[in-house]
Amino acid sequence: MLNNLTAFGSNRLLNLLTDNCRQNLLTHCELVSINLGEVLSNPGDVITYVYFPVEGIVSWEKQITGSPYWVVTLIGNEGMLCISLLLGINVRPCRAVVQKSGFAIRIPAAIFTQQVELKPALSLVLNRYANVIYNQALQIAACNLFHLLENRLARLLLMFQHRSQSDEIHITQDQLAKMLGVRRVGVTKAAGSLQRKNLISYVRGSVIIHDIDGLKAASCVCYEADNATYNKMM
Amino acid sequence: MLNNLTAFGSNRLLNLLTDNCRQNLLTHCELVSINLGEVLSNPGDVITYVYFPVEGIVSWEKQITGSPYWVVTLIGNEGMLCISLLLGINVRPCRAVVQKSGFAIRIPAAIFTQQVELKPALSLVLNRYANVIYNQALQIAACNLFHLLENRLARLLLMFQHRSQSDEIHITQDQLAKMLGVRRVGVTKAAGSLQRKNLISYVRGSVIIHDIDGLKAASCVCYEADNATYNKMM
DNA sequence: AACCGTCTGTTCGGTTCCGCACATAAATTT
DNA sequence: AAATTTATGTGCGGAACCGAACAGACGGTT
Repeated sequence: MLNNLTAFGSNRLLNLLTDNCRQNLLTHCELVSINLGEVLSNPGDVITYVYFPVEGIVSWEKQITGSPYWVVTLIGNEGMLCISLLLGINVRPCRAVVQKSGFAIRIPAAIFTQQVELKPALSLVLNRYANVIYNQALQIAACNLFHLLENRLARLLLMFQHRSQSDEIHITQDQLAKMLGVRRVGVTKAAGSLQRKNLISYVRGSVIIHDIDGLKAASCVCYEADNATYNKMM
Repeated sequence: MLNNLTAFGSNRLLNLLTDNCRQNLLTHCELVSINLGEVLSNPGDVITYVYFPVEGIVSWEKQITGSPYWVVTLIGNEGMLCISLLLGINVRPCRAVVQKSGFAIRIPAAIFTQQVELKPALSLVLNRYANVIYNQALQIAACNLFHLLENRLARLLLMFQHRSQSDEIHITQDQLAKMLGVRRVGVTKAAGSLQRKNLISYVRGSVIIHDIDGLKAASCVCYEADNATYNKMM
């Protein structure tokens, strides 16, 4: 049971609900802390909880046989995890890993499913978000096909910035490389190039964004495209 | 109104419905021919009809600004078009182009939406298919990131073969290149390599598959992965 | 202060794929 | 039969990225 949720910020999807609908849902929720490196789900797991991040960032990671995990999208307080429950699918296709510590509202899967069936207003909002998620998958697919690493790195950094509202990102180049599905050396080069353009700087284990607009210009169209889809749909 | 539909084969999604449910749906449907090159939808269009291919193949194509269209997936009688209506989204995100002539069952969008709300059995089946479509998007995204062109070409050819049940594919290398998002020359080389391995042969405007198992071995894991997801979900 | 593990920088050769250009070959039109 | 269009084959230089290896730099530990 959640009362003074505003003390922790809030989730933008839940904010789109009417006060009534949200309050009703929150009576079944609990606020949990999510900690860097924590794995919230593994592919194949049965979904027990649905998570709405309030603070912090979770990566949504796909693996295909023979290749390592890579990041499909980052999920912060603009989104949720386990959207497939809307379709009645209770098995997770991806791994979800906490990339920035924070808090999330979570609700047992069974109650979530029940609430979605009972409240058309809820499913209306979440259906739209499901569509956003599908379009993000199409976008990253095209991005992987057409765009250069430096642009994709810029995009990923902007996604972090946007979801954390912080210009400092605590992450190593090796982690960024794994997220992008490339070698660490590739990230070193791309990051060096962005630094030489005075868009970012970095020290051991963290990246600082200096020029957001410049970084947007250096990133591929995908960052803005994802945002545009989200704003249009939600 | 469709009676003797079996004369034209059938759609595997609709076949999963109970006889009652299917018959009820079919009273609102009509059978239309779909012809090579015909564009069934453009991105941004409002959905007027939902299509269930019975014979023939439709490509589902995404474009991002600054890059050409490329093929996310092929849809034959195992699938349907405009699945986003399930989520209440009546705008198409992609272009749909007929790649092999045939027939499709179509139903007006409004009636489809109505039927989905009325019949839980219908939405159950289609929700699962929606999940298949999402997983296909994740798979092609990873495929674009990790797999070599020759393997991806083999995969695409197998997708054609599987959906048409024919070992001869009427298509040019230029069209294949556009589908894969690469140069025509790249396809020429990859196809030449597959031919030298006696897996396929080709003449002006068509490819003939000689060794399906060999082609599966030469393709990336994505072909089998997509099939496995479909079979598991449906 | 010395050590060790982690993070970043750099180099090397090799492969894939790119853009561009041009040659050949098959089908279609005139 | 000749001309035109369309489809396929080949060559060239270059960019992006790969795998592997190693060097240096920074932090925390003992």
